Amino acid sequence: MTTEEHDSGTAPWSKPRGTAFLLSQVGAHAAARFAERVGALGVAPSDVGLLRMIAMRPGRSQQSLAGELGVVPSRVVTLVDGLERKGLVERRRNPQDRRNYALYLTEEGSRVMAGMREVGTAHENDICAALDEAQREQLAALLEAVAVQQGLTPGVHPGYRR
Amino acid sequence: MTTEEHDSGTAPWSKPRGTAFLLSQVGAHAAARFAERVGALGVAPSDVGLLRMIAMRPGRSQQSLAGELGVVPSRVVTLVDGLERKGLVERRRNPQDRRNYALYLTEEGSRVMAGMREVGTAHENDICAALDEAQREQLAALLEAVAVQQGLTPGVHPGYRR
DNA sequence: TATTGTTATACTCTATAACTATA
DNA sequence: TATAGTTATAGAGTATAACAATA
Repeated sequence: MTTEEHDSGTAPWSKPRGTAFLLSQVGAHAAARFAERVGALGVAPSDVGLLRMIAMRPGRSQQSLAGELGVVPSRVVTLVDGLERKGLVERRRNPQDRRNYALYLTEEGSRVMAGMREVGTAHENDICAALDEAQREQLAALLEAVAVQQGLTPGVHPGYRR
Repeated sequence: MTTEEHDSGTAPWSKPRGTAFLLSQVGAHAAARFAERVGALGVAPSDVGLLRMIAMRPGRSQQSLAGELGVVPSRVVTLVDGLERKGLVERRRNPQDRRNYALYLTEEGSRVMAGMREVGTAHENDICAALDEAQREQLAALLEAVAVQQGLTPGVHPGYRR
């Protein structure tokens, strides 16, 4: 991915040798490594998805983010507070309806987003180092099939879901 | 797996469409589903790995578990406290060296372990529902290759690692 | 002194519910 | 009344460090 996983919280495990266990194990590992990488840019994995969503559709409200991510609005407050404090995101009042905010990336926010694309590439190459190009595509295709069948929303990490 | 993942804690995400992101996304989903299933048996995903390790090598000390899981000893205290309170694990003093405990599953603990094997099978079939047998093996082989190259310990979920 | 396990404490993440301002 | 956002609070999970018992 260009930006992606995170860490987890609880502990998932542990029967030695099943496809589902391997998925969880390797997935958690990839998330942890991604967290290390983006951490060097000063953001948490949970910030990454938010930044990306704001970058793709500037002017979004906090409610729309909460809805799409599947988290409670108060959590978005906390996340946006952090991004605003770091100077990556800006809250602008909407003169038409002053109840909601329109969210935008700052210049610094855009710079960080660009950095995250590099991080994503490096991360992808790191995690897939054992596989050649054909195998990577094969793996992606199999994972995609599982993701679709399981009803996962493209680009939305379950780490957000309530 | 026979028993496996868990939930996570933080948020990992979110670049739309990379193999590494898919791994994290599907892995976290598998972990969350596994947590739901074992939750019905009254245990948390973090309990599962511990129970399994005790079942495979009865009489182990808490220190040895901490070392293998890569967690701090005080966390093992908390986990074993919970399992003991639920009547799944027993602490026995070692008369030779009364500093450490030897851990054993109770009968109820063994029953739960048996239940977890069924849970693992159901979970595996659920997660891999989109794939036929050949594809499942293909996916497992690719994941195994990644796991080995990334230095993951077989059967040990990164959710424990400090 | 070194080792095993425990306790006390604190920190992070996240949800719930009550609240403010605006509509 | 209804909606966007905020605050206050609480709970889960986990780490650190000091501690007790035993060796």
